[in-house]
Amino acid sequence: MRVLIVEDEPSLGQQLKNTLEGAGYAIDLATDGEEGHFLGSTENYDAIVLDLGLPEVDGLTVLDRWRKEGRTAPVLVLTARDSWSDKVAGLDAGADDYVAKPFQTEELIARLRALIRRASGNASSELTAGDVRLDTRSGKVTRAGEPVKLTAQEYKLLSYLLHHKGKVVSRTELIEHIYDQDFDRDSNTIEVFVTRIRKKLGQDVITTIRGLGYSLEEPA
Amino acid sequence: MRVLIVEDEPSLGQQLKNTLEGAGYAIDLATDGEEGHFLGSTENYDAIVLDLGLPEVDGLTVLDRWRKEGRTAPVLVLTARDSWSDKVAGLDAGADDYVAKPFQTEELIARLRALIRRASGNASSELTAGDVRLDTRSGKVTRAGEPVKLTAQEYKLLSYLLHHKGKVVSRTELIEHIYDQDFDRDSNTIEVFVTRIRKKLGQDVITTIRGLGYSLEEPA
DNA sequence: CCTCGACGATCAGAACGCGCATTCGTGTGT
DNA sequence: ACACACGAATGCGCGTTCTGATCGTCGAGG
Repeated sequence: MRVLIVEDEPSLGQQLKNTLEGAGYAIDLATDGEEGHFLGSTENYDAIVLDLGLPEVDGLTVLDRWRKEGRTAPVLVLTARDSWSDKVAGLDAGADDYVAKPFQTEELIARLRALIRRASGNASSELTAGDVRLDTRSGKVTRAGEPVKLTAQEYKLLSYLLHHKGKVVSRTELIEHIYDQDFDRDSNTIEVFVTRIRKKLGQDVITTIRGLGYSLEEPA
Repeated sequence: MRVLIVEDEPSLGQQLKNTLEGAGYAIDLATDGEEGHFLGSTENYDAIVLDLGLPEVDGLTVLDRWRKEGRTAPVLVLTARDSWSDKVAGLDAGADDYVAKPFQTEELIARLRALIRRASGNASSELTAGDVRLDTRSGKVTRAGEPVKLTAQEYKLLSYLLHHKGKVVSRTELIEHIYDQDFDRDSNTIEVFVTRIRKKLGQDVITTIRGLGYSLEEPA
């Protein structure tokens, strides 16, 4: 899952980036509204964390521009505590959630999870397909009840596919959402990880649609 | 927009009902977990407001049951202030948002709006013609409900025709849109793929207009 | 109405390129 | 120093796509 953070205060921004990367997200960090707006408009994020109190271009303005451009990525807004008129304004401008500063990082992570989950149309924190089960909260994967150890990348890949169960997901889409901005697109890492996941979870888990990408189906 | 409120305290429940009805929503009010669960399972709501602190059947339990039953309606949870571990538990149990009690009704309304907007934004773009159905988001094609496996080129061709349903599309137009840049125009690949699509989806799907091209019509 | 010409449909074999497996090198954490 | 995870490169197998030939069909004009 790829997340954009727009936060002007360097130390907080960096800390957020580290925390969320630890939670398994691919993070891009923008340090002002201009850069944030640009990245949010040009790249494809699964969620955006936006500080409203930005210098130069205000956070609300950035959000408004995105929505006018038709960008639908879920946005979580950071506000100063107790200014709930801001919160309402933010929600009406198209934010999907907010967290008041200062905040518990755990709460932020939980809200991000919920946001991404909802955006992909899932209601539960458990993602399943056949006898494969992935719990986004604990980060554990089981097959037919048996725990399976996945590496970080394998987990991210499987998670993204489960979040888009039934859809055909192209290789480029996978690369864009699993890695952050700069990454060599001409390599076959995705194929390699698909192979490794199949080895661990079974051949039939991931279906290949030749020329289009991969798909994770609920077996009949 | 139809909203269910599950709130055991009568005065608060009634007040919420009035406020939200004033905001233009159609409100059903349940006064305990049992009734709430029943209504949420049998009726179709655009959103649900759920108090976690219910007598008899706990709010989290109700939520959990709904999710297990596959109910995906967005749920906004009411919690006691400052017990954010509850909030996290609620979010992970499948809640889409929460509001801490006591709350400003305006904030509740704003959050409901955001929730409903987001939920309805997940509309999938489907292209259909007769009993043929193509979902551009999932990249899947069905005929009379039966999934049909198409190859990359077949899919592109069908997709283009569906996007221009009712219009006559020339061979050169198809070639220009399906292949990038220069492609040998003296080949009959288009015809080949039209044949293959017809084999998979039925003869009558694509109509030939002699001397002009092909057309995909909505059958009368 | 029949004939002929032109266009479209179909088929099978060939060429192509995608996706897979495997191995190897590098980096990172223990 | 060692183990492990990750990513890069390679060759192979097979499904997909393309080509060219042949067959079928439609329509206009005699």
